[in-house]
Amino acid sequence: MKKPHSLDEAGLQRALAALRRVVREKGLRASSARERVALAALRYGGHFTVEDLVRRSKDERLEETHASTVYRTLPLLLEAGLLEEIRVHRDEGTFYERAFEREHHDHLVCVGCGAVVEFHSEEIEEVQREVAVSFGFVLTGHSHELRGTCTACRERGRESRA
Amino acid sequence: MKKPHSLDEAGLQRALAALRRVVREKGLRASSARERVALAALRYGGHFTVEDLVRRSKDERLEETHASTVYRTLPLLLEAGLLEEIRVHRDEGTFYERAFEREHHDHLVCVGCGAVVEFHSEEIEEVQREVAVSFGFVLTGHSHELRGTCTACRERGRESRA
DNA sequence: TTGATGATGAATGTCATTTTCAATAAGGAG
DNA sequence: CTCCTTATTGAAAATGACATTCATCATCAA
Ligand SMILES: [Mn+2]
Ligand SMILES: [Mn+2]
Ligand SMILES: [Zn+2]
Ligand SMILES: [Zn+2]
Repeated sequence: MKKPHSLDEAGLQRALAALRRVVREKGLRASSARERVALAALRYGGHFTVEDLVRRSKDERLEETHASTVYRTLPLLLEAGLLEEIRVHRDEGTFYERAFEREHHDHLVCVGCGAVVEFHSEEIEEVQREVAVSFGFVLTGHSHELRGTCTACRERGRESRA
Repeated sequence: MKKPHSLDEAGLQRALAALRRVVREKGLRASSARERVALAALRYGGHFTVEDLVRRSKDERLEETHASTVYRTLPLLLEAGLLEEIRVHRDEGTFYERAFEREHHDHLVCVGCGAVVEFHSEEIEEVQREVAVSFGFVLTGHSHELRGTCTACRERGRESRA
């Protein structure tokens, strides 16, 4: 199906370079904790929460990384284009996923079982740009989430999560 | 431009009827607090927060309505189709707006000044349905938010909110 | 009219995220 | 390399939106 083919070592290095660039141009300093979080995030396959990331940033090398540090690092990872924030469902909090060297996509979520499907429509992307232009805007991003019921849930009569 | 032409008295009554229907089929009872909140929400022009709604539900008639009651009422108003939930910006919490007897639309937000433009694209709506079908889903809803910089902010060099 | 049960106000709890602050580390100047 | 300024971090406390609890009040069917 869809394999988010993880980044190879060279890719990880390019990602770290992008992060360092952002860090530098903000007058910040290099730090191992930050790169530990970045690596854990980049190696994470699929969607993850802050809590997931805190956990993985720990057991990577016995080095602990506190939640507050992860929270402080996330905005930088977003700005450096390593990650993207997604809201998979009206409840369940904020999720993240790798965006670095990965094609853009949006999400279709089943309100019955929570299954998440990734999709991409160049047609939609194009219309989005047209809409923005028609209002004098220059697009910098968007979030688009479709909700519905999957085949299995419809057969099971599951219209929303228990 | 775009006037969300408020509901007339008859419209308000139809909305209350829709709410009462939902309330009844859930085995709940009629209550004045609930309708006070519903009316305040329906009469609210534009986008509003829970806090805004609590405030308006109060000074409507000297009758106070506590925040917890408003929070308890909101899900019913959503289910009855009187309101719709929107996430206007990556930060700023949850907003609501009237959906009853109002055409569907999505939002384009300026990341510089926070201006919000409403748009509607039948083409996008159609592609959304096609995407859902292609994955065996039946759509029940979606949220779509475009982010960008408006003309004024670009001229001013404002790329993101202070 | 009344009993069963839903609704409300007020207080309290919850949970994600932010802020604070003292201790530590980075890195440029000398 | 050493010093000094300033960013960074862990740890704890603070926030803030929203949920839950519980005693009291209101609704409505019998
Ligand atoms: Mn994804
Ligand atoms: Mn709107
Ligand atoms: Zn499903
Ligand atoms: Zn603007």
